[in-house]
Amino acid sequence: MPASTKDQSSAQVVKTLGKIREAIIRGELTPGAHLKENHLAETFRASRFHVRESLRFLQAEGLVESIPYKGNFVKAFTGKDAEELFTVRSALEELGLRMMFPRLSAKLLREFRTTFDKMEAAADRGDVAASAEADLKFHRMFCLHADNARLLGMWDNLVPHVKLFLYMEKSIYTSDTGYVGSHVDLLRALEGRKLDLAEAHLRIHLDSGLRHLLKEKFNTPE
Amino acid sequence: MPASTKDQSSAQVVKTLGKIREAIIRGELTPGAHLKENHLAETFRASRFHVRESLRFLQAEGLVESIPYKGNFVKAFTGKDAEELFTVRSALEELGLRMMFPRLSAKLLREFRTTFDKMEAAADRGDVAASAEADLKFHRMFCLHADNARLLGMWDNLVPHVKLFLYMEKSIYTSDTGYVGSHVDLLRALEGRKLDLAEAHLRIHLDSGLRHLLKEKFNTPE
DNA sequence: TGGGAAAATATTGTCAACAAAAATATAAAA
DNA sequence: TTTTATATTTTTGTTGACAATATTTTCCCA
Repeated sequence: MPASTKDQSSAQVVKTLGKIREAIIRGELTPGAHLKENHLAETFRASRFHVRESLRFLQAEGLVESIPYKGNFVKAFTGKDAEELFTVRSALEELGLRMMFPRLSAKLLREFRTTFDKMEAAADRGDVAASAEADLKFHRMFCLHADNARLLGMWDNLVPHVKLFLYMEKSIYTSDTGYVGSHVDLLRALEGRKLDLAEAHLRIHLDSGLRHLLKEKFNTPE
Repeated sequence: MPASTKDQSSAQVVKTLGKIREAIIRGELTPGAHLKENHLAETFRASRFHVRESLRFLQAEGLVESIPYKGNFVKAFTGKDAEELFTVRSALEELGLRMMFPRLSAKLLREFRTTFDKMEAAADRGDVAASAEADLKFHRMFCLHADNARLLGMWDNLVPHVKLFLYMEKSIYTSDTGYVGSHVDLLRALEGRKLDLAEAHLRIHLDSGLRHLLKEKFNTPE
């Protein structure tokens, strides 16, 4: 189940699924951990039935790996995984940006600006969760206004994975990596209606985020 | 479950899931149809349990829509859906092409050529299934050799949807739409190691497929 | 003491019965 | 006849028991 269309399963499964997913993203369920159905059931106050159904969705989502008769395991991600994720994410957002561009209104530009302001303010006061939330809202807007439901759906499917990496390395918003600031270049290109420039800044921006992550968390040189 | 990683669930579910998916792609289970669990179970000689699990995966895959206490329904796709699908597919394959390009060996070029020959031969003798198979293999090679597992996985997830549209409008391989032939331009650009040209041909090629589909199946003008 | 078979335990897979909700059929009333 | 309320049937949701497989422990023997 795409994380975006949550109302497609019974309320109980939606609740349980959300709890387990969040625990994985927050790192409370550590990579490689064996997710025992009975244990999850009592931890999250759900029946084994609902836990199993949730695990199927997490498996489809790619957060959990399932081996028949062995169990479900929290997927462990590598630096290569982060690179791959950011590469396809960048491609999707660039597509979104190009498709959104013709209908980039003044109202929409204001929304980009206020969302960025929120992120910056949250970063300044060290609120990582709020920073990440505003950051993702900012980037989601490209796909949201591209008039392509499938693109938006695919982008939404990446969100849990992106969050997982963001939570792994929170300093991206606080340390002076230029990540937060590089939104400004992008923003100015949008306001100046310069598509190619905006696309270039978007690519550079996402790449800077990836570089920081690789350096701090995976000790990858270069 | 991604259609690519079939060995992640019990054998019984894999079998049942495959059968139901194929029935949807072939159009035997018509768009909008109410998929009753008991009925599916006896049709495909499986238990209701396995049917339900299969339906969860089909739901995650986007081939089935699920409404609590109402049931599971074969998703009905519109011309807009086809456009959206081909747009993101094109973006993914262009990314694959760019990433594959540096490691485009003579051996790989031969494989492209022989795969195209197979498709052409199948099209000439009117074998739609074999044409589609070779066609998809050809396009998959971009993502397969891009050294990006996530890209490949996402592309594979689109395959059932692409097939669904290809099966809806089989004349794409037989009628003289230039679809089959336009692989040649792409192939020549690859052999000439011209990345930008290859990318342009790929985009035009996929667009011609989409146009044919829209015209023949959805009666969309322009 | 170490290694390996065998028993015991833990964990996932499967089923069949039942509960809850929705859809359909029936019947009464306007 | 049409509408509405009620009963019946159908369909999905949920549970607990049991089966199949995997893991751990025990125990015997070289």
